[in-house]
Amino acid sequence: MDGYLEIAKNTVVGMLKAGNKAEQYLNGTLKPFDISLQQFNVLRILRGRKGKAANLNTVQQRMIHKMSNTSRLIDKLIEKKLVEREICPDNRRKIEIFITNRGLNLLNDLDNKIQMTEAEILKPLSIDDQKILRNLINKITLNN
Amino acid sequence: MDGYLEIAKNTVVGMLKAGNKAEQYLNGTLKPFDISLQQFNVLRILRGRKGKAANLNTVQQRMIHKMSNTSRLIDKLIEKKLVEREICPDNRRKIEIFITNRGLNLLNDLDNKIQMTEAEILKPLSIDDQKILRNLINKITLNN
DNA sequence: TTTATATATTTGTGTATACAATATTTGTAT
DNA sequence: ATACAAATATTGTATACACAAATATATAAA
Repeated sequence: MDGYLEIAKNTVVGMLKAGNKAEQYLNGTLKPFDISLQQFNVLRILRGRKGKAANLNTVQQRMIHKMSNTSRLIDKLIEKKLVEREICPDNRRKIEIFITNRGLNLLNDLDNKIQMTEAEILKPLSIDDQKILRNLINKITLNN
Repeated sequence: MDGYLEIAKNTVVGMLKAGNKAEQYLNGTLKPFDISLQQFNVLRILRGRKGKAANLNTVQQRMIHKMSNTSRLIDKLIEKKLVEREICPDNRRKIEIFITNRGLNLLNDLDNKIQMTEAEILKPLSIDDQKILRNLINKITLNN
């Protein structure tokens, strides 16, 4: 295998490892709070809508992991009373999902801890390197 | 949230998305061949040892996804006759794992397709950008 | 109005995964 | 030798996931 292909291979393997490391770290931080990274991300998506409802479709599109069974993930969040689900009155096929105060409080408690974890993950990089990395990665994930 | 933390957050989210995208693409390429990305990586690890056996411990350390049940993953590969397992004679706690000719042939068939998939994933980046990305990512995953 | 098609969500099912518990073998100290 | 601890791999179990099929509602066509 020549140089060009070798670079591509190493880059992709590195992407997988880096993503996995980030996932491990974040899940470790979230575990004591009994939610998964995916659940956490859904909560953050909902918080980002500032009270406005999100239907399942929208949530699914913004999720990091494109998963098929978002319904059941929402079920888990409802069990924990972190979100609420209502049938959309305009279009009864759709559902609307809201984050509860309890959900907002949980995110509030987690914010600092997650920031520290993110800093820990990126510790080997200077702030300038982080910017470069972010920009390169953004190019790759543009249409996702 | 101020600039510094925002950069870190976006970078980490980007890492997750990029890793996930790579995983999706690679799994898509592997699916017609009925093996998962993890199984494929184990096969590549074994090929890299050029006939020498690897014990399960070694494989586990080199795996991209640090998973606990490598035993069962190996079981799957054995079912498909892509690897073989023997008890290590020196230390009967250990097992030794070999890739079979069938496994080598499968990798051979896959090499081009995987290279094309890697190129597809990295398409938005110039070769120089790929090098930069690889170097930055390597810093992050150094001790993994 | 009935039929067909499209959209949105949920559910069934097999597989994968994490984590802990359990062997089994080896090494070490008494 | 015996007992205890460490290393290595396997298994039990609950949860998470992917993919496809099913359900329910809405829209369009005949």
